[in-house]
Amino acid sequence: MTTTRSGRPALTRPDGTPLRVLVVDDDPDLAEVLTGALRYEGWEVRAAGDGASALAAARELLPDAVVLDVLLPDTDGFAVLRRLHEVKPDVCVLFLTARDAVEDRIAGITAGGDDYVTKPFSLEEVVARLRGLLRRAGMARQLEEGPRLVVGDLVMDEEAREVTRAGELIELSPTEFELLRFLMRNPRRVLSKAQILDRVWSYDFGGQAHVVELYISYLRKKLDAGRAPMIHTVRGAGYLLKPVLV
Amino acid sequence: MTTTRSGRPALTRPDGTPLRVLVVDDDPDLAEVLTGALRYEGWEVRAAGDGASALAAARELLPDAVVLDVLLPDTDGFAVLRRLHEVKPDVCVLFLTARDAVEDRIAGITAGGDDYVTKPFSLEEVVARLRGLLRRAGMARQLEEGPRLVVGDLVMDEEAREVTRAGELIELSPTEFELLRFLMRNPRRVLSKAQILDRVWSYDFGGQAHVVELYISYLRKKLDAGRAPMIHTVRGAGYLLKPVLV
DNA sequence: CGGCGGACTCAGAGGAAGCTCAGAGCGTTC
DNA sequence: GAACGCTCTGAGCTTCCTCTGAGTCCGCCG
Repeated sequence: MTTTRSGRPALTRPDGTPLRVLVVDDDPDLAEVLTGALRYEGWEVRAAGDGASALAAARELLPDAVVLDVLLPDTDGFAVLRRLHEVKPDVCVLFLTARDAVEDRIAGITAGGDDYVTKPFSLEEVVARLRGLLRRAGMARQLEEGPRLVVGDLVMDEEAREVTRAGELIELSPTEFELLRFLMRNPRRVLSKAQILDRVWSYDFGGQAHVVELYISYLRKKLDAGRAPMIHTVRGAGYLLKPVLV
Repeated sequence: MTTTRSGRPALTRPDGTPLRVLVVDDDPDLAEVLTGALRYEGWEVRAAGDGASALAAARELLPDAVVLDVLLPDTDGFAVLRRLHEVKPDVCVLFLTARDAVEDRIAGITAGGDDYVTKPFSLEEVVARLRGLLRRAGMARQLEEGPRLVVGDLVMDEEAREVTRAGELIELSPTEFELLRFLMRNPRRVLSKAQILDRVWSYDFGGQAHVVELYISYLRKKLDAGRAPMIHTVRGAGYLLKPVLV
């Protein structure tokens, strides 16, 4: 079995080949960031900058999923979506859209099983949504485990957005939730504050690493209060989530 | 058993193949939205833009149901209907029609067991009507369970449009009913306001998420009044319906 | 042992998200 | 045409979240 830069086994389809995703965005920087993050997660990634080349790439790659900017230089999301479905009817689509975009049209677009994320987004958000889409499509073997993340006695239900430790419900704010999700998806591994900022906060967030410390502190208060700690500081390197035993 | 992107088991015919539906509408955007939504619900979907190609597709697909726009560029829905019945006599038809259309003609046609929806419609509406048609026709195995949705002590009879909690009847307006139906079809899962707008409100509704909050508030007043709450707000994410226990 | 930089925590400003009330518009009914 | 029910808009209010700044603590190094 192949493994990825993240250390997790590569996502594969039922026939053993890696899951394929097409990233379509006319901002090359953003496309680059997305491509990097998804490749890191074990996807086979291709990128395109406009609708026409996206369709060409789709015909060649036959992607399992597409990350698609709604505003493209040459066409709109509806047209691309229609043509994509002609090429591959069961493709999953994750739309990227500005928060203030003409939402009435967007509204209809996502009506199927597809999903969307508003800019500016965090990479964790994109990755999580994409996993959700694929899981619901029953596409990837590894994803069929279900929407639960488990580290020791800590359990996260991503669909219900519920977190429990030792069976006890823990209430989290949106940012706390995303931070913990990132930690739980990378257990027993030191994550630097820069890495955390890149993944959990929006890509246009200009803030400082101090915010990470602050939110780690929040999480500790809620997660580790009165229990054996699961979040550990590695001075000069970052943070580490691991089960109490082992 | 295969599952759909909605997470529900796929609709299948008595012989195990998925239920087949043909979508006929000359607005490609609308056809795309319908196609996506129905595919998400587990249907095998084909689309056509006019009467001639609809008949061609029908001969090939032999659909169990047809979603049929009354106003087509080359002919009208009734002519198509007649020819459809020649191709497949037991096909179920759901008409799409403008509100001010000649409703008496529709009424006559639908007397035979078919049904219709006026534009603009919500996707929940279309999906529910189609399920109703098929159930009455005794076509789908999974649909024979009956028209009841149950979450905890909350029970919805979709056919009778009756809702009870702990045996007590709860009166709901049409929009409240559809909102609750959507929630009950996705229990223990956080639904974003955008998702809710997409499914419950008409596809051309330009309004804001505020309406969802308002109707959630109505529902809570009727459903949760003086009882343990079943509708939960997940700040920054959406709403969640779950039974009181567990 | 003293100083320094990294890490932690608290308090609070500012803003975002959500709730509810009141009422206008509209279609239906009698 | 008056009365009703339903839907949606607007505004005020509350609650909660996020981030900044400042002070403190702690480990590490000279």
